[in-house]
Parts: sequence; C-alpha cells; structure tokens
Amino acid sequence: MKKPTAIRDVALAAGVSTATISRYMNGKFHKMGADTRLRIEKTIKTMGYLPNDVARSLRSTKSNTIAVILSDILNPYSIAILQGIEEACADVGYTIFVCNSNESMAKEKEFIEMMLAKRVDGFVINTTGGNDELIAALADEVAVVLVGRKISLGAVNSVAVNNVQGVFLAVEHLLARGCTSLALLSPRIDHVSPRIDRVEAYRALARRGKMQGITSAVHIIEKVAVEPVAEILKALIRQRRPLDRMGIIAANGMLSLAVLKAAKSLDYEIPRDFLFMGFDDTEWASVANPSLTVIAQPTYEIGATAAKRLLAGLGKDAKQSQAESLELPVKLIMRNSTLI
Amino acid sequence: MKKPTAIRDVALAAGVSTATISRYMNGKFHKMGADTRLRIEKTIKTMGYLPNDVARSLRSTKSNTIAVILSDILNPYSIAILQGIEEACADVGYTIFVCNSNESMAKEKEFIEMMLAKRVDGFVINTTGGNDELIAALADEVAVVLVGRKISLGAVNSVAVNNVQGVFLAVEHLLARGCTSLALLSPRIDHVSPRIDRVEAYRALARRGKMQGITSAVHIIEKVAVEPVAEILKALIRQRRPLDRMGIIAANGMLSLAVLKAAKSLDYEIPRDFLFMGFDDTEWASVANPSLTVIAQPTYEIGATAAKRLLAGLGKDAKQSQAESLELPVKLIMRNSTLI
DNA sequence: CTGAAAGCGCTTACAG
DNA sequence: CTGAAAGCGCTTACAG
Repeated sequence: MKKPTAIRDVALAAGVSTATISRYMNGKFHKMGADTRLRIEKTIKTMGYLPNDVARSLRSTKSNTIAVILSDILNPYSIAILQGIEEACADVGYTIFVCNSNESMAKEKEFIEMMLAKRVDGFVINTTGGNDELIAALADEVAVVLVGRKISLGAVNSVAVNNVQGVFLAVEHLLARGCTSLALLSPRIDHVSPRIDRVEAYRALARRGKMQGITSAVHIIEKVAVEPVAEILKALIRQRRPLDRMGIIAANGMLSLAVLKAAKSLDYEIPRDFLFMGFDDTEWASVANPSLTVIAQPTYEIGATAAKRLLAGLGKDAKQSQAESLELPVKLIMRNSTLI
Repeated sequence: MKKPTAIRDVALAAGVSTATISRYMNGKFHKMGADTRLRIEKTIKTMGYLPNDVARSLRSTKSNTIAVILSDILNPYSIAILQGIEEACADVGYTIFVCNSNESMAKEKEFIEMMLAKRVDGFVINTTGGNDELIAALADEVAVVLVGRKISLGAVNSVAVNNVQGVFLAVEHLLARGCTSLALLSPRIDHVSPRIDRVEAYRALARRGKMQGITSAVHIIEKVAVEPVAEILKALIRQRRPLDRMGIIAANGMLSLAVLKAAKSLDYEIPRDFLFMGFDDTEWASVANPSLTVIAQPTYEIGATAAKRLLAGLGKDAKQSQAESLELPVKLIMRNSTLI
C-alpha cells in the first residue's frame, strides 16, 4: 500500500515539467520534441506510472463514469438492461456504478445523492416510480435517461417498450387460439409506468369490439409469490363458465414464474386448464414446463440504447437538447403454453 | 449544468471558515459551538450543499468504492454473486464499479488498470484465469478478494465453493439412483479453477472403489451451444451398453441449459433415456422440463462473503493479514431429472 | 472552539 | 516546443 508514483515523480525522472507529462498523457503530441516524447515514454514505462483519475476528475469536472440505478437487481429484466448499459459504456471507456434501490424510493433518493456527490457524468435509472419530482429536477442539472419506466412529470429522456402493442399482441393471440375468457394478472401498480400502461391498454381493448362477448378481468397481485397467485388461479378456474376456454396473461416475468409454480402446485395443466402467456422472454421461458409463450421485450437493447443516448448527449448542454421518449417494439414468441 | 455549490460558498454564507464546514460535514461536532453548528446546518440545507466526493477522495486517498470485475456478466451465476456484493457494499456506504471482462484476459487487464487509475479501495474479481501474475501482484498493492475462481500462484484471498464435495454428492447420487454408466460434461477448462477442480475430483472418484465396474467418461465441450452438446449426447447414447442406466452431470449452469435443449431437440427423454443433473441452482432449474436435480452453490453468499471480507480488511495493511481461501459448502437439490 | 495555510495530483491558460 | 503558476474542492496538522 505504498504511495503510487505521481506525475511529479515522472516529471523529475524525465527531467521535464509536470505540464509536459500531462500533455503526453493526454496525447497532445503535436508540437512535442520527438526526443522528449521518447524519454517520457520510457520513464513512464519503467516507473509504471498510472495517472490518478480522481485528480483528473477534480480538475476537469468529468469523471467518465455513469450511475446505473436499478429498482430490482434480482429481476432478470433489470440485469439484461444492465448488460446492455455495461457494454455500451465499456465500448467508449466509461465505467458504471451500479446501485440497487430494491423498489424503495428512499433508497433511490439516497443513491441519487451519493452518485451526485461522486460527480458522475450521467444517470441511467430504472425508477421505483416514487421520485418523479426529484428525477425531473435531476434531469435539469445532469444527463439522465430513464429505462423501462417513465415518470409522469417533466420532460426526461426515456427508453422503454411499446406496451400497448404488447398487450394487443397478447390479447389478439389468445383470442385467435379460441379463448372466450381472458384475465390479466399484474403486480401491484404502485407508480410503475409499464404496469399502468399494460393494465390500461388491456382495459381499453376490453371495451372494443373484438372482445365483445368475452369474459374479461384484471387481477392485481399484492405480493408476487406462489400462494397468493394460487388463490387467484383457483378463483379464476371456479368462475369459468362450462364451455369457456380461458386465457391468462401475466404482466411480467417474475409473475409468470409464480403462475407456473402455482399451477403446478394445484395440479392444473397448462394449456389444458387454461392458456397462459407472459411478458419478458426470460432465460427459462423456453425450457419451462410447458414452454412459455411470451411478449418478448428487447431488454438488452433498452439498456444499450439508453446508454448510447446518454453518452451521445454528454457533450451538449442538458437543456439544449429536447428530451426524447423512445419506445422499442416488442414481439410475440409462441410456445407450448398457448398451443392447444 | 451550472457549477455546484462548493465548500467555500457555504463557508462564506455561514460566516465561518471552510475548515469548520469540513468538520461539520465529517461529524466532528465534539467541540463545536452549538450556534455555529446550527447556522451551518441551515446554510447547508438552504444552499443544497453536497460535498464533492472527488475532492474528498483526492485528499483522503480513500474513495469508498470497490471494483467488481466479472468474467461473464451474461451468466446468472456471476449475477447472483454481483447481487451479494452489491448488498454487502451498499450496507456500509460503499459503491461498486461493475466491469465485464467477457472471458477476455486482455479486457480483464485493462479493467484492472482502469480501476486502479480510479483509485478504488479494493477489488472483487471473478477472474478469467489468464492473469494470475498480474492479480498476484495487484494483491500486494491493494485489497483483493477472488470469487468463484482462484489463481494458482501467490496468496490471494478467495471465496469459492467446495467442488470436491459437489462432485462427490453428484456421483454418489447418480450411483444411488442405479446408474451403471456416468459422464461428466465440462466447458473448456482454459485456466478456470472450478472446472479444473471438478474434472479432477471426478477422475479421482472414478479411480476409487465405489465406481468399480461403472463406465465413466469426461467430455469437454469446446463451445457451449445446442449442436455440439447434441453430438456428444448422441455419441453417449450410442455407446450405451444394453442394460446400462446412464447418468450425466453438467459442470455448470449454462451447460445444463444446453443439455436440456439438446435433449429436447433429439427427442431424448430425461430421465428415461439418461438421468441428468447440473451444477448451479439457476432460476429456471425448478420449472424446467423436467425439473433439474442440481448441486446448488451459494452464489449470493459467495458475493456477500467476499465483499464483507474485503471491506473488513480495508483498514489493515494488505500484507499484514494472511490471505485466506474460503470454501463454502454446496448442497444437492433433487428434482425430476434424476427421479426414476 | 475556530481559522490560515498547505497540499492531495492533476490540467491549462499564459508566457516565452 | 516547454515551464511556472494557479486552481479544481476538499482535509488536516498547526496555531491560537
């Protein structure tokens, strides 16, 4: 843990000023003596000099660092987004701080402040949905891109998914498979925008002509776990009319998994007892029993796109550039859970 | 993007010196006038002062930051470890940089240097296995804890898993299920320590009394994907003796998934055609078709334990404290893939 | 109980 | 082509 060699040490050893070393380190060779340049190169190599980024950041007010604040690091959906962000950042020499608010708005706020204190160059946030004002204000001061979840006020950049399209594809598919009774299962809405969007899109569809004569319901699952989901399933099965073919949609990946487990625990067979599909093409969807029909979201793309936008905007003044709200398309992947 | 308020602004506004503000920010209230203290508190609140951690780090040569270098961020195993690290760090106010070397030793080296330049307080590394010398040297300079994978030289802290026990449990289980023919499938060894350990443990077992009369093989999969795995499966099935009951073990989670998919593509039925089990209790193992018997590794624990050790060691001189090599126990979770 | 001053390791006008 | 010097925003002995 001895003190690392600093620019002054190198300057002394090479017989030049620290300014010259600094210029060398920053690639400003244009008007530099070839001899000094070579001498510096050697000195740096032999001394193993590694510039102190902390000092650099302090001087330049630029840290080449991005804060990523996830609302649930346990969710494969968040992780896929993270992967996209990581790769896009690494490609251009940016490093990411990863924080997990764990769906707590208080933690999210703390992390935002911590990251602000660390003087990150920008934020990518998958928000809990509980800090809209804070985030809107944040976006006035520093570059921010929201991923997956938007906020309801202010104009903040976001990259998300077309949820109306997703719900439309799901409903259309289940109707095409002959369903006469439909149910959408969603986790607690809280203030999470995609949940709001999906439920609203579903209800809008239910009011339309296509769903005439179809029994339709929305169930909000307070706690995503096997037991509560099993209760809902039992009720749904019980309420079924004699000749109904029932179709169930789970509004996210964690919930899909819970439905599969609950069905198994109740000895319901999918798709015999009900057709089933979910959102998110998680890793297990294709090997599940039965394999799961899903609305696939381009999660990696969401992250990569968001990071690229953030990085591209870093040069400019935050307020100059208009905030953009990007919606990526989803697609339906059909598997055995709706094959009957 | 206006300049944030600095300590001097606060000092001026509160009518004290920057030293006093600094003391306040660092909680050194012991001999501070209650009046000044209150005045400072108000000034800070109204001005919204947030100390610049970059400057703090420069002065204190302490960044409250940890580098996490993963060899494969796409692997759920790595992610589970990451979760453990994140939580342990967040608990004590540390923030993590996340890097993905993507199994490239060159990238791993670059990241180590980048993180060193950022003056992180410590490293948690899931190494590619190709930078043993570099990492051994690194550990002489700064706090390092290896996770999952060890290096072969030098004394570097590590938290991993008892692979001998894991292989033993797997083999014992398959023998108990009546297998008369066993095969271990492993990804390319490269220099990855758990792969070496598992293959060696398996071979050691094969030489012992218990496996007398049992056909036994090790197959190294050059590229983990469905097709190459399918080829191996076909060969294995072909070679089976008439009354053999075959058991296959996959040495990691990604490979298990490939085996399941390959078996499906070949219309082999597990466990009818062969009993199958894997390492890593991934999220999908319990819902897979068939559900998968596994050797579960405490991945989250590996990460959390490593981070806690790292953090605990930060105060001390790196060389003072003896390097420790911790091996966490694994356990067998039985499911349908070996139930016959 | 508080302040003046030095210094952490860089970068960058400014001057030559 | 290169250097002397100021300054980024803090912290911390030292002095009082």
